[in-house]
Amino acid sequence: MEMIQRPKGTRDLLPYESYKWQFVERKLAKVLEDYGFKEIRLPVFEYTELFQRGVGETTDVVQKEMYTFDDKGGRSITLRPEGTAGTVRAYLENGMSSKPSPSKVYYNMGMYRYENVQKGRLREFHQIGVELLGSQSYLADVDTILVGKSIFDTLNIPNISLNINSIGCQKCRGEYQKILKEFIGKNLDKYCDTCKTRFDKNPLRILDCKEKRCKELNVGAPMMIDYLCEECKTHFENVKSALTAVKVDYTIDSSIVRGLDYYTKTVFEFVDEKTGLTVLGGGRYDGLVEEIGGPHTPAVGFAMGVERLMEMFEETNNTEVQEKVPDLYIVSCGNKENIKAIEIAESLRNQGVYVEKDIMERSFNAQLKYADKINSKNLLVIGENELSTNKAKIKNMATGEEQETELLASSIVKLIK
RNA sequence: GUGGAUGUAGCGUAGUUGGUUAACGCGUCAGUUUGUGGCACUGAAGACCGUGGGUUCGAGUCCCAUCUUCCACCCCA
Repeated sequence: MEMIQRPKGTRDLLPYESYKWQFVERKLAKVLEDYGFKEIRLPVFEYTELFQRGVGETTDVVQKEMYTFDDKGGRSITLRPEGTAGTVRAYLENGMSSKPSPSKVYYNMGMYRYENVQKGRLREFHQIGVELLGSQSYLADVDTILVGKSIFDTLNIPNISLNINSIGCQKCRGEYQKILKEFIGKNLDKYCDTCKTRFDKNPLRILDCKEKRCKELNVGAPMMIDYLCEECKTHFENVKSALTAVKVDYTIDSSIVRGLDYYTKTVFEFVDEKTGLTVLGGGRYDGLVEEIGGPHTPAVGFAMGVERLMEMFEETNNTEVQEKVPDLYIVSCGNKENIKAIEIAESLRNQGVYVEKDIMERSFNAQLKYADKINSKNLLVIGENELSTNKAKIKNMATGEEQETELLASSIVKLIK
């Protein structure tokens, strides 16, 4: 029989690594909850239209990266490629706007994108994200950025830089695009082919082109930042001065455009300086809720790639994280002894002790070796003698010390806790 | 989607210009060891050499296709 492999771009998270994820997830949940975000869990699939309208018809994500199929009822279904559209849909559908504003939620979910696979780039990947709905204030932007910063601080992940930009609102961006197109249009024939196609689709991206030619042509191009309307300009100034005031380093990177159409005003990225990969990206999206059919609701959020985060986390060699090892291994051979072992193990487990025992019917020696291999902290042998005297010894496997005990769960607990 | 590289037991590797039963280390299992682990020694299991074709008397070695993984472009988290 031929082996069936996992689909391209997926990965298995094995028992020998999942504990690290759990550690990070717990730490982050604590941070997010301290900032007042509560977890939301959403369906893996949504109607395709949600993403077409939410993420944007012209984006790469929607145009070529979605897992879309018709279900048996003929409805077009898409596996979520990101979390914001679904969050907004749930916010509207469940009347969350009638709760006190702002609404603050976070999620930790798998995302699906039909992309070419590379390191740090999977077809099923995980994002932890936050969404803050209902505030139009720059304070919400600042808070959101601070959440992102806290995440890296909490996990002691170094060499992360924060880049921010403002891409304006629907109004000023439209006017800026006209001006930009005028500038580029003069030399359009000299640009590379991809830039030529970007011209109509998303002219902002031309500024981000890596081709030498295009870079040279872009010198002196009008920048969005210089064409912000009064409101956007003030908003961005407020964000910047607040960040400076609370001593958060940032650089303004006018090339941050973001791949999803819904962003407005502030956009930001936390970049791993080593790999140059964006590990956390987000921004304000004041038009999205309306786009999905709700009332005008300003909002900010970000999403973070968990796989990318874990990669960096593991490089920090965090000694705090350790796989769980048994508190006690019970050795037993023979029927009566095995039954006694079950009784004691059950009783200890009910008291919160991690107990392992033989379920392979191995020899006495094989059990000892196994107890050692799984790094059990303590060892208890139940044999004929112990059964008849109802007394046993607990051995600390690290030190070799032995302590007498009654063969009772209540006395054993005291010795190994 | 485009271009380039990769693929041998669970993991890491060896495999000479194509030549019999594909080798080693780690790991796994068992034994030496019916009463106390780590060390050592002995043994065993585990590979249709990514998959499918082709060339050849003969292919892990050569050719083609395909898939996977990785790198670059693109884009992103």
